Amino acid sequence: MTRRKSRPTKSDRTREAILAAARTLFAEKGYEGATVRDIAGAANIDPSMVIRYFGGKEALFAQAAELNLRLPDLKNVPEDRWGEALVRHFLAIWEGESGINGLPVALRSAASNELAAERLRGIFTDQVAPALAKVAAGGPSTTAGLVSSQLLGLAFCRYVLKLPPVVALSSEQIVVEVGRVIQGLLKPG
Amino acid sequence: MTRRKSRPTKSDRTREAILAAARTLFAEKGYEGATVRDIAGAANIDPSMVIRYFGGKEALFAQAAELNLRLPDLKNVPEDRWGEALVRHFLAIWEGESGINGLPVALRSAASNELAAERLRGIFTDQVAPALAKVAAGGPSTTAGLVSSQLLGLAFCRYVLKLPPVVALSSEQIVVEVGRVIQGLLKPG
DNA sequence: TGCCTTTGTCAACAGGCGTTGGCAGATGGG
DNA sequence: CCCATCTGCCAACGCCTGTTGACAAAGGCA
Repeated sequence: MTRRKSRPTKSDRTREAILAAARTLFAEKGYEGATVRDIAGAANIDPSMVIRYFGGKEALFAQAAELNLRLPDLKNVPEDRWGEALVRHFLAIWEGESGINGLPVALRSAASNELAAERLRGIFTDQVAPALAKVAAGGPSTTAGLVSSQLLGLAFCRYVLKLPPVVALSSEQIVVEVGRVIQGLLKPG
Repeated sequence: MTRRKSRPTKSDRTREAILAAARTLFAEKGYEGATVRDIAGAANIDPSMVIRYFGGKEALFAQAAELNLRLPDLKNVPEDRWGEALVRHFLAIWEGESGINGLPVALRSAASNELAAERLRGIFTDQVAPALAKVAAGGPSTTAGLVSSQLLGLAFCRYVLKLPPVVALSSEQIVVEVGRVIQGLLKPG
């Protein structure tokens, strides 16, 4: 049926172009706001190809919203820098310096699209909670929930809502201020 | 033109029914997800009436998303309870115990709808920032931004995303945990 | 050369959207 | 009672959506 070569075929390249355009537009305008025609246009392709390559808009979104946070193992980080390390990691993701681009996609649509919400909850359950369970005092999932609430709130205000004073903050300020808060949640007292 | 009576006319009652249905559905499914036909159905009315009463979907949404947070004057609150007071106030809003129902409407759509986002930014500028400016140390709007990020993150995870461990928290736990964080932002050290 | 798979375009579909205008009862003041 | 206004339903509009199937050039293998 399909050719099984190792070299990238033409098909692979347009497939990647569609996926890149989808990620950009989904992150910008959300699931319902980004139409198949928009995405196809941004990828210089016919809308029907989007369906042929991915099976449908939902499947395309699911693939565009896939992500591995690659959270650092906090056991390799000094105890008093856990908050700082987490904030730095998430900032790098949001500033696009990590190659992890599914998080903006998922967060933008999570409020109005159940598929995106489920994806975000899955990321919490499968990635955030386990990573924090190893180091958190108290109810581990409770702590993980509060930490996520803090980090998502920051991302929402800075990158989605674009609240001016939060946008104006420097990365270093955020690392210090929010890092301190998260440090307090992980190691109270 | 219009009758100027003090007693509620029939028109007033259906107008209120439409508005109530709109608030519920907008808060549940977001701006694009809640259709005029849905809202009309929930209000037992014809879709065309929604347009006649409010001029259009956008205007209806603008009205449904109106809100006055009625933030407490922190000068009447002991300094060491500012965080607690703020968290209690916001929790009451989100639990529907305050009669302020525009915040869920605005937050649900803010990520995918510019009108809702602008509304939320306006609430920050006109209501949150001024209320905190009177008491915050350091850059007042910076502090207000970080506090909002915390409160919106909590609301997002608990009421919009419905992250299980955050939903499971009791009101009292939230008041204690998040109250402490916000207290720390308002009065560092 | 001839052929079959791939890569892509085009036109069209069915369905849902917000919105409009016309018409039918109800209502209430003169 | 009569007429004007109000309240509401109905059918339809133009538009945009995701998706489909038919058909045309391109490209490698025999």
